[in-house]
Amino acid sequence: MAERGTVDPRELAVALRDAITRLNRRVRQARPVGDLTVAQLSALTSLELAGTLTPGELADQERVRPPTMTKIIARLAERDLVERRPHPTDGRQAIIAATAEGRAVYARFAQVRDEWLTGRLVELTEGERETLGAAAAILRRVARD
Amino acid sequence: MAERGTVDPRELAVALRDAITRLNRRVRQARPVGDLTVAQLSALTSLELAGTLTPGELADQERVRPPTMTKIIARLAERDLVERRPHPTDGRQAIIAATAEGRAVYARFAQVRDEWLTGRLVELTEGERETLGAAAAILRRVARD
DNA sequence: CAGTAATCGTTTGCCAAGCTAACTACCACC
DNA sequence: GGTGGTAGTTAGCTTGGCAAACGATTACTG
Repeated sequence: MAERGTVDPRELAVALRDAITRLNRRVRQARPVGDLTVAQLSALTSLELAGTLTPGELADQERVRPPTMTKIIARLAERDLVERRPHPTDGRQAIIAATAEGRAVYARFAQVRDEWLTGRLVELTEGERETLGAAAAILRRVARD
Repeated sequence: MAERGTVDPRELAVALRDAITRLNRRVRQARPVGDLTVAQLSALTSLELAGTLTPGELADQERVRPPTMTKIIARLAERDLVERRPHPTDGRQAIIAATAEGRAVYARFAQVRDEWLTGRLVELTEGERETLGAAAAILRRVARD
């Protein structure tokens, strides 16, 4: 628990990075076998939310460098979960969109995806979940450049 | 959104995984050039805290499979940041300990390590930091199998 | 309007982190 | 003293991540 009144940002950074590193490994580890990786599903999620995005926009949203996103898109495209369309006005850019199959796969795995984590969260108290919910919002802001 | 007074564990899982994935990428991205990776520094930290550990204990603490820890140790050992000693009673096990240089490197980078994150955290309000502090403790427990 | 500068995306090449499966070496136990 | 379990490594593979360099295209500017 935090002490009353002050939380040293430096100590907090250590504690947070530590917790996040470990939890991230767990989540990654608990992914359904033979299926989409966390990075791939995350990109697909961004596409679901946005409809279509350019590779650059996707890279930004996923907090990843362009070459990395090129790879992730390539892997999704290999399985026809995503398709590449020409940009209407700018020949440099491309438009990435989920295919029908991509959306179907997304819907199917969106339920299962965070199964493990959900299971752990159920065991917490309501107050703890509220704390985590608030923290998630703050962390999202912190991560957003 | 969740109703007042209740946080849906499923939605929370999504929000948390999302925030953690992005933040993790940011932290990884912000590491000091040419130096230890997050995983290596994390292992070194575990050693600092515990004194000495066997590879298996290290793997447990880092939430990683044994072969993965073998690699991380190998990389640290290559740079003489860590040394391998025979276990006094059990010939199968080994004792891993930070070398003097390893401890020096650790001390040097422990300060710099979470610089970026610390910088972001100071910009938050005290209340937000308290929330994150509490969340870190909860997350640590959640990750701990 | 021609030439230069900026932008977008990919390619190339590299390395770290992760896993499973299989193997070796050792301990423990009956 | 063999048999089964445990610790760690090796081998082999995949993904994710980066920077640097490059081609194509757009935008600016004189």
